[in-house]
Amino acid sequence: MSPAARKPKDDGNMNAETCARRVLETVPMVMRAIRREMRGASEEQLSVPQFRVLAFLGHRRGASLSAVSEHLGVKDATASAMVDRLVKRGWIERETHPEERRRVVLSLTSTGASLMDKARRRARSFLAAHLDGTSPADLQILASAMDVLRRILSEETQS
Amino acid sequence: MSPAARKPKDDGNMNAETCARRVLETVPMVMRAIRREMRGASEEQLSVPQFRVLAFLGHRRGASLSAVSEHLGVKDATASAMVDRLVKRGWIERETHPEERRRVVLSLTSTGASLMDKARRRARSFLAAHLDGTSPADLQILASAMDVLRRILSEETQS
DNA sequence: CCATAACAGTTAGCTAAGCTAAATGTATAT
DNA sequence: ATATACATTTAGCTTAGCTAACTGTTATGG
Repeated sequence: MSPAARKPKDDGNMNAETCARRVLETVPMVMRAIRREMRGASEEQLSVPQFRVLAFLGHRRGASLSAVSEHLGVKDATASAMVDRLVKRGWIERETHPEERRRVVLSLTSTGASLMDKARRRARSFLAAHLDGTSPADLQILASAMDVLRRILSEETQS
Repeated sequence: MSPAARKPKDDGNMNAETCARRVLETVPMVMRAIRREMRGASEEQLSVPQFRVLAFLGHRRGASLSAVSEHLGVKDATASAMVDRLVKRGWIERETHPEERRRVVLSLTSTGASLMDKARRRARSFLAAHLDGTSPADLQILASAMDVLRRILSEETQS
């Protein structure tokens, strides 16, 4: 049912250029699909970056603003604005660090945490639903590809 | 050098949920990296959606606005605004269709075409550069994964 | 033949995400 | 004590996305 994944036309002579082109075609498509899903999700709608902020704070409680900006790969000012919107919505709590008063300590409110939980479930099950018809071999390929991409990009960060 | 790609910890028991989570983590990262590259590219900077519009018109000359919005997966109003900005920059020409006066006929200007060409080269070689150190096997995995993703999402469109 | 419906785009008004540059306030170091 | 570095915020801008409402054009049905 999914031989396309294992026999993509030019099997054997895959090169970086061709591969790059495909990534460039595909990633924006996937991104928009995820975004649509997030938005249309439930009453409380969440953008992809917002989702990422909440997810980050979910397992790094008390993180600083710069930690958020670094994790998201955006400028501090951008992260500050995003956090601000999330605070206004009551999903994030922003306090000043007790010892370092220039720092900020961010954490999820309970509302934020439960929203996050719902959103995570939705997002995953959205993709998972589509991936359900996918063969284990293709799932493995997908997961591996994600690893490759992350590795490549983290190398970039260092250089 | 790249065994991580073929042995992602939970080799063997990969499932749709886990895979979905990884996609959800990775795709936004890649998207931001591409965006950064596009922006910082040259004098004339291009956003990812702008790139996609120009690329689309590059091989579908005379396309209508709704063709663009459909291809991008956005609302007509959004596409209209995007095209407008590109027209103002002199990269797209917008004329009314000779027979169907409600339609619009879009095409690249020569400036737009050459810009597109430059941008495409940059974008590809940016990714290609990172992919250069990647083993052929991993390239194949990546390409296959992109195929899987596109297939999954096009199924969604039909439903 | 005219009224109405369907279609293609545009406009207006909003939110969010991203940037840069500059400002603020706090800590550190000379 | 002053200068410098650091963490965050503010201000001002562009782009992208949405919805809802509008304009103008073509097609249709009575």
